[in-house]
Amino acid sequence: MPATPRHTSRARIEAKESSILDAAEAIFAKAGFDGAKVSDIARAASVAEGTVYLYYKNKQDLLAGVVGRFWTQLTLGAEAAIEPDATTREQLEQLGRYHLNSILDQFEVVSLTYRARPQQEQDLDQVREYVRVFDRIMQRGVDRDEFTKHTPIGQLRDVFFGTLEFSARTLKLRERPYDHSVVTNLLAIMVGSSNAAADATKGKEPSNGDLMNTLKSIQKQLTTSSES
Amino acid sequence: MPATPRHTSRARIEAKESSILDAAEAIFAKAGFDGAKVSDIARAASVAEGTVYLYYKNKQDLLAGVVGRFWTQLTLGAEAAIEPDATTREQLEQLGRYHLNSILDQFEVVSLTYRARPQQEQDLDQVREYVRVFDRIMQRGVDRDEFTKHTPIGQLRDVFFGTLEFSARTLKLRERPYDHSVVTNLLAIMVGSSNAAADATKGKEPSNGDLMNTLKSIQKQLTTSSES
DNA sequence: CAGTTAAAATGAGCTAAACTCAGTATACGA
DNA sequence: TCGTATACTGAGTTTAGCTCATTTTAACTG
Repeated sequence: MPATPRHTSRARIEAKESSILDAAEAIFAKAGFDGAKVSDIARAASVAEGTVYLYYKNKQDLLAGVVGRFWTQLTLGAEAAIEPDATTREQLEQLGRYHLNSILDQFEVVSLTYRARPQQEQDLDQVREYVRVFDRIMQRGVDRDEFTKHTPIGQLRDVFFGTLEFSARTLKLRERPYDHSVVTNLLAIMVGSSNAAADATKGKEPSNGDLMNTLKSIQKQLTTSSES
Repeated sequence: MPATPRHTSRARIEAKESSILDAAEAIFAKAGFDGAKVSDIARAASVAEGTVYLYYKNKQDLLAGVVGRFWTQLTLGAEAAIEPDATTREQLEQLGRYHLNSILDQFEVVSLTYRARPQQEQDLDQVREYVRVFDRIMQRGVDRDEFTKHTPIGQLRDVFFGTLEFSARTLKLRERPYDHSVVTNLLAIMVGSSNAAADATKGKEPSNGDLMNTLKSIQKQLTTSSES
């Protein structure tokens, strides 16, 4: 390989790749994966059909490109939507609002995500990256003693995204717009009894764990601060 | 139409239809929707390819048949798994266990459900029928005054099934078996704070609000002051 | 500024799989 | 046993994903 490769001006290539993705996203969103013809996508991107296959090895791979880009953008948007100095609860509410709004707004692309992991395959890397936004918020909450160390973050992540995705589907089915009460209720449930969940994990009785843990946590803080 | 139509002995037809569904389910589960060839399904069912199209107008319709039958069976199983005299919480736990177990056990067929509603289409009737099992349990709980009349059953339904489906995916991804703590934690969260959700819906502060909020605000002050 | 050449792009053609339909087999009533 | 409506068949059609021999483009060079 020569130090200065002959062709390939970076910006040029990326512009074309991006225009193919734009066309693919539009056609996939309108017609669905099966309904979309690669020839239509090529025409919409003003390239020949064969050119599409220079950038993506097949139609599935093209879909993965579209969906991957979507989730990458979503991660950036989510990070921008969260105030670093807000409380954990506020941050969760910000993420919840942003997430529900986004997936309602781009419901078709989100639906395509399922088509992008054909059979039993691993999740898309970009989706895994996205959910880490939630994990970081929760981990910070635990570090600040807003939640106990036994908080099952992984399970709460499934509660959070599972609920929001199913709620979005319900709203779409009923042709309803964004409903903030979905996020509010979800947080009332999650934050109000995250410690109940932690207690259940530890095999304790669930009731009033929240209150007790808060008291113990305050007691701990008083002890440690008076020691110093 | 004659009172006694010429052919079609009922049992005969249904047996053949059922054997085509069996073959289709096996092949779809193994190879996925795209990977499955109608010719393979026909061979597995010991019929000609054209015969499949006498029973189902296309491959999509065949998939809908497989998936519809699955959810119908699931509804029957769920109703059998629930003890009529148990408390609401116990019934929810029974449904939760049954649901998580079933969708883990037949994960491939569940995944096919997404392929059965191609684009933005209404949910499958059989899926709607299934989720009503949950609605009935909750409604009974409200009628018995175990929950307030303001309990947002529809939203809790999305919490319940959304969480269980995402949890199942996580378990599959990590190649873990059924984990009862998922159901336990979910119930701790839902039942422990269903009233919190109802309160939030009514615009109130979450229950236990005054004391808890006071404590948390003290805790926050302690945290920030000890940080400085 | 023309010539060189490797990379980029093209689109006619190949292939495979969903779907059709003219013809054949089957089972039941008479 | 015969007649016929219905069930079934599978070779052939169509369509869309994908390939690859050829053409076009754009940077580097003397």
